[in-house]
Amino acid sequence: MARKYWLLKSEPGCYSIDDLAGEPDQTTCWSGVRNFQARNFLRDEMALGDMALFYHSVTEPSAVGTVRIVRAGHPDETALDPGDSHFDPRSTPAKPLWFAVDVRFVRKFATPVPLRAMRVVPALSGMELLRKGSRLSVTPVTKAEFDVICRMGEAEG
DNA sequence: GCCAACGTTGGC
DNA sequence: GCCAACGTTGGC
Repeated sequence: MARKYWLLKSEPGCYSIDDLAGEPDQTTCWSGVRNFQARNFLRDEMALGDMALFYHSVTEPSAVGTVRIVRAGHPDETALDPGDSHFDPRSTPAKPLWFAVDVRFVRKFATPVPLRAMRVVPALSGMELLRKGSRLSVTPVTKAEFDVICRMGEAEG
C-alpha cells in the first residue's frame, strides 16, 4: 500500500510544533479530535509510515513542518477519562467513539508556509484547507501537494 | 426527516 | 473582536 499524506491542524497556543519537537521522544498522541469525518480518517485511513504536514491555525495560519505517523488509529484515551476536558461519555473501552494516532516530529520548516501563500499556488488549489469555511482538522493531501509545500518551507525566507 | 437554534472553528 | 461557515442537537 502506498504511503499516504495528510495535514493536521493545531492551534499553536494549544499544541505547537515546538511542543512536539520538545517531547522527550519527539512523539505525541494526536488526541482530542471530535469531528466524525476527521475521526474516520484517523481510525480507517491513516497508516504507519504515512506523512503529515503540521499546520498552525488561528494565530499565524501556516504549515510549519512535517511529522510521521508512528502508530495507526487507536481509541482516544482522553474520551474515556472523566477528568479530561475531551471526555465524552458516549465513548467506552468496549465501543470507543473517538480515535487518535501517534505522530513523531520529522522537521520544522526553515520558513513557515502561510495559508495566504498557498492560496496563490495553482498546484495547491485543490486542497481542502483552502476551501472557504473549511474547518476539518485532519485532511488528506496529495503527494504532489505535500512536496510543493515542503519545497516552499525549505526555501530561503 | 426537517430545520431552527446553538456552539465552535478559524481566517481576517 | 467580528462573523461566515459549518457540525451537532433536539423539537416537532
